[in-house]
Amino acid sequence: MGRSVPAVMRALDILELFGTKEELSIPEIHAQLGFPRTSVHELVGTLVERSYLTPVPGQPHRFRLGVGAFHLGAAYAERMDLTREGQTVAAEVAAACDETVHVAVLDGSSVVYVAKADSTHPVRMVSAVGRRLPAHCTAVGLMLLAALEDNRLDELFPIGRNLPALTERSIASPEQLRTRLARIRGRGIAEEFCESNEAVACVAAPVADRSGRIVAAMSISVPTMRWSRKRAGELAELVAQGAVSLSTRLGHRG
Amino acid sequence: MGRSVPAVMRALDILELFGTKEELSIPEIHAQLGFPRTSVHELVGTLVERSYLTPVPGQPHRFRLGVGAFHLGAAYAERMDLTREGQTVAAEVAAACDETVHVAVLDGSSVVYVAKADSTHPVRMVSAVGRRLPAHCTAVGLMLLAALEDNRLDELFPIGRNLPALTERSIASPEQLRTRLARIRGRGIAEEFCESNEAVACVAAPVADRSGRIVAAMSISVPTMRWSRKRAGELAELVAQGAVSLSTRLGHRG
DNA sequence: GAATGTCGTTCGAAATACCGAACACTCCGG
DNA sequence: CCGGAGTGTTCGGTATTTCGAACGACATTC
Repeated sequence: MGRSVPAVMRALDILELFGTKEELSIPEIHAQLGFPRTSVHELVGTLVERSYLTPVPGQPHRFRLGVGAFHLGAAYAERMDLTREGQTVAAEVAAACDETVHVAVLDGSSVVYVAKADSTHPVRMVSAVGRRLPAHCTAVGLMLLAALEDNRLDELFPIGRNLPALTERSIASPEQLRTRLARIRGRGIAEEFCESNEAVACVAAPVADRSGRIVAAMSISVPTMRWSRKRAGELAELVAQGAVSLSTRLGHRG
Repeated sequence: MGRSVPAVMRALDILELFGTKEELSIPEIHAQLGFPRTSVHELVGTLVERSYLTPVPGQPHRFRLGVGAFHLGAAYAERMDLTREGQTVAAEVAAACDETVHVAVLDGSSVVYVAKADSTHPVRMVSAVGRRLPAHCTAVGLMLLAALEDNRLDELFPIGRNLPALTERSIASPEQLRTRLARIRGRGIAEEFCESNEAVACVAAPVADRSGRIVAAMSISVPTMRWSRKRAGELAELVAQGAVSLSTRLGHRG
C-alpha cells in the first residue's frame, strides 16, 4: 500500500492525543510521544495555522482541539446516511424501550459510536458519540466482528496474543472470541453481560446497507438491575426490528 | 511562529477537499490540488492507514472521509461546553420563536456553525452544523467580527481588497464592513437582511465565556416572508436573552 | 542575586522523504 | 487482437525537511 508519510503520522498522533487530554503544552506532547522537541514545535505550529489546534485563551503555550477538527468530523457525519438515519431510528427504539440505544461502526479492532439516543435525555447528541471502545468487549463490536471473514479476524486478533479487558468478564483470549463469534453468527444477535461495564448488559443486531454488507450495528444497553432472561428476549426482538428499519432506510431490501 | 510542515499542510488540504466533494479518486485529487501524483498516493495511503479516509466499498480506488475524521470532530464537540450547552439553549430559543436558531464561532474570516435547532425538526443534529460561511455575509459573523480589535480586522480584511459575496446585498468592501461593524458595536446586536441568502433575514447576539471574552454568537434566521420591523425587534430581544443564557451556562457572570 | 532548570526560538548540517522516470496493468476503441 | 490512454506501483537521486546544538528568556531555588 505504498509508503507512509512520517510527518503526517506524527501530526495525527498529536491530534489524537487530544482525544485523551483536553489541554496540552508542547513539552507535554514531547514527553508523551517522544518526538524531538523542535519537530513538535513545527508540527503544532502547522496544526495551529490550520486551526486544528488553538492556543487556549490567555495561555498562548497550551493548546486545545480547534474548529478545524470539528469541521472535518461534521463533514463526515453529514455525508454518512448512517449518522443521520441512525440518530432517528435510535430515538424511536429508545422511546419504545426506555433504555439507551447506540449505533456504531467498526474501525480496525475498535468500535466508534456514531449515534446515540437516551430515553430520558432525548437530545443528548454529542456525548459518547465519537468515542472508541475495544470491539471484543461490546455487543455492537462482537456483532460487527461476527460479520468479518476469518482471515481478517486472524489479522486483528492473532492467536496467542491475549486481549485488553474492560471488566473481569471481558473476553480474554482469541480462542474464546472465536467460539463466541460462532454462536453469534448462528443467532444473528449479540448479547453481552457486564463485559464492557460492570453494571450494564447489552443486545445488538446488525445493520446492512444497499449492497447487503454489514456496515454498522445497533444496540440497547440496560443496567443489570433491569435485566432478566425475559427482558433480554424482548429487547433482542426490538433491536433486531430497529436494525432492520435502519437497514431499510439505507437502501437494503430484505 | 516557526516553520510549517509541508507534508501535513498537504494532508490537510486533501482532507478538506472532501468537505466539498463526497468521493474522490487519486487522479482527481492530483488534478484539484496539483500535488505530484506519487505524493498524493503516499499521502492518501497514510490517511487511509489511519482511517481518516476509507476506500468506498466495491471501488477500492475511490475514497471518502473515514471515521477517524468523525472521531476527532466528536472529541472537539465533547470538550467544548459551547457545543453541548449551545445545543440545549438553541433548542429552547427555537421552541420559543418557532424559527431556526444557530450558534457559531469565528475561524479566521469565516464562521463555523457548532449547534443548530429547528423548531419543526427538533433533533436535526448533524445537518448544517460544521459548515463554514464567510463571516462578513452572516449576522453571527458580523457580531463576532465586531468583537475583534481593529488591527486584527486589518489583517483579515485589508483595505482595498473587496470581499466575496453570497448575494447581491452582501457587504462588498472593507470600508462598508467597518461602518457596519461600528453600528453593530453600538447596538450590541447584529441584523442582516438577505445578505447570506436571498430569502432569509437574521438577528444575532454575542456569547461570552467565563473570562468575558466573546467566543461565539447566537442567531435566529427568518424567511423574509415572516420578517417585519416589529418582529425583528421581538426576535432581537429573544436572541439576546438566549445569548445571555448561554453565556451564563459557560460561566459568564453578568 | 547568582545559579539552575525549563522552555521557546533560531539555524545549518545530515538524513530522509519527495518526486520523476520507468514499468505494469487495465480498459477502450478500432 | 492490437495500440494508446489512464492509472497503480516501484525505486533511487536529490532537494527538502528534520533535529541537535546553541542561545536567550523566564521562573524557581538557595
